[in-house]
Amino acid sequence: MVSTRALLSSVSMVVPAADPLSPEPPLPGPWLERTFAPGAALLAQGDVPTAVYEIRSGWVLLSSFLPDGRRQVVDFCLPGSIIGLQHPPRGTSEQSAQTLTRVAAAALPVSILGSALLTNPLLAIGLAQRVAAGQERARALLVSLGRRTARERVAHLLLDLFVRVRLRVPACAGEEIPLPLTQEHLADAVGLSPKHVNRMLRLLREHGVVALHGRTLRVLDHDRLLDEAGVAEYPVRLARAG
Amino acid sequence: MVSTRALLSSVSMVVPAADPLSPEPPLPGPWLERTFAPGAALLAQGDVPTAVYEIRSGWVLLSSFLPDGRRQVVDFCLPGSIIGLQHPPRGTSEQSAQTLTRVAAAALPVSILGSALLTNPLLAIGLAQRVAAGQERARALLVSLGRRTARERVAHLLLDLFVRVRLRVPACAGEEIPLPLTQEHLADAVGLSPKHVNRMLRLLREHGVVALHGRTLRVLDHDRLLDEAGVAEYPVRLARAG
DNA sequence: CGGGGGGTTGAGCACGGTCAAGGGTAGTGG
DNA sequence: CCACTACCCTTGACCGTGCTCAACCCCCCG
Repeated sequence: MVSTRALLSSVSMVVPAADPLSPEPPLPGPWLERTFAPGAALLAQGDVPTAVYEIRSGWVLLSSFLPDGRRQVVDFCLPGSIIGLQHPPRGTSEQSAQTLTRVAAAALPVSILGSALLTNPLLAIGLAQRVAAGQERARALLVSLGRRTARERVAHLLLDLFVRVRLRVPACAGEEIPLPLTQEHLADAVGLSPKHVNRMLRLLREHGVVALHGRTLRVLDHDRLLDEAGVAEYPVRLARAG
Repeated sequence: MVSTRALLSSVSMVVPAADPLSPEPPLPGPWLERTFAPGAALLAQGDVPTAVYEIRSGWVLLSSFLPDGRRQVVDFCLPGSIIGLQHPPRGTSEQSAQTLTRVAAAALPVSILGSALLTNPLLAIGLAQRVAAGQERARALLVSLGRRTARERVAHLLLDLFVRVRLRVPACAGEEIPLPLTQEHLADAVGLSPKHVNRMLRLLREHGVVALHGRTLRVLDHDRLLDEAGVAEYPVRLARAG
C-alpha cells in the first residue's frame, strides 16, 4: 500500500494543483468576507449573479436541473474555487450553488468587478487560473461520465474528493476525511441512480478499497483505489489523424 | 416552425455568447498567426504546452484517452476558443487537441505569456472570459452525459453545434451547416457507441427533426429539435436545502 | 477493379434503472 | 426518558436502454 503522500503526488493528474500540498492563497482585490449556514443558496439557476465568490472554507455544491427535475452535480467547490463568474459576463447562471456545510466566502460585487480587474492584473490572472482549474475538473468528470463504468466512476470520484480535501483543507490528515454528502449527491455527480451508487460502495467496501460510513470516507488501500479508478501511467496512445 | 434567428436567441442558454449573432473579437497581445492542415496535433495528452492558441477559423477536437484506449471528446473548439491554458500553469495537458479541418490559429508562447498578461490587463480579462465559456460548455455537456437519454444527448449536441457554428462561423446561413465529424466523433462526445449514435440519428431523421448526410447537418424542424433536446423554459425548481 | 473507411441494420445480452420493502439513526416533542 | 418521525442507507427481483457482435452496403479514391 502506498503512502498518502505518495498517493497525493502520483494522482496529481486527477486534481491539478498550482502548489501541491498547500492551500491556494487568497486572490488580491477588494473582497468582502461573508459566511453562510449549511443549505444556503449562493446562486440560483436562471438568476443573474450579483457577486463573484471565492470559497475560503467549507463545501459548496454546484448543480444544474433539467425541466423535469433531473439533477446533475457539475462541481464540488472547496476552498479556492470561484463561483459566479459567468459567460457572458452579465448573463444568467446555468447552475445553482448551495452550501453543504457552514461556508466562509469572499465576495466581489459584479458592479465593481470590471474596475477591479482593470486596476489589478493579478486578480484577472488569478481568476483565469482558478476558472481553468474548474474547467479541468469538469473535463475530468466528463471522461468519467462518458467512458467509465459505474464502479470506476464512484472509485474515481472518491479518489478525487479525497485528494482535493487533503490538499485544500488544512486540518485533514490520515486516511480519513469528512465527506458532507449523501449517496444521492454522489449519484447526481456520477450520473447514476442512488441505489446503484449504494451497490458500488458496497463492492468497494467488500473488496477492501474504501469505506464510506456516516459522513466520513476512509481509504483502505490506496493502490487498489488507483486501480479501481482507472488511473494509471500515461495513456501513450496519441491522437490519431482524422 | 420557429425561424433560425428566433432559435438562436431562444437557446442562448445552450451556447452562452458574449455578443450573440457576431463572432468574438480577437484577443489583444503579441500573437503569432499559424495554420494547420486537417488531422494535425496542436497538443498531445501528457505534454507540457509550449504555446496558448486562440482558434481563428476551423474546427479543433479536444479529447482525453483512458489507458485502455477509451476516448472522451471534451470540447469542440471553434473560432474564439482557447487551447493550452493549463492548470497548474506549467503542468501537463490532460487532453489531446487535433484539427478536424484546415485551421488558422493565433499562438502565444508560454515563455512570454506571463509578461504579456501583466502588461496587458485586457488579455488576462479576455482569457478569463474565454476559459469561462469553455467551462460552461463542459458543464452543459456534463448535464447531457449524466442525466439525458441517448436520444436527448445527440439531439442536444446537434442543436448545440448548429447554434455555435451559426454564431461563430460567419459564412454560415440557412438551415444547413457543415459538420466535419464522423459518427464516431459524435459517439465519443456524448458517451455512446457509434452504432447507437447511428440508431438515434436514424430516429431523428425519420421523425423529421434533423438529417445528417455526408458532412452536412440539416435542421428540418427547429421546434422539434428544441423539444427532443430537452431545452425548455427555465426549470424553476430551486436548490433544496440539504 | 480492388480496397478501405465510414455508414446501416439486426439479434442477443448485460449493465444499470426501477420498483418494492425494510432497517438504522438522529432529531424532536410529548 | 421515550415514542415518533423523517431522512438516509440497504437489499433484492425484475426490466429496459444501450452495448456487443456480426454482417452488409455504399461511396470515394487508388
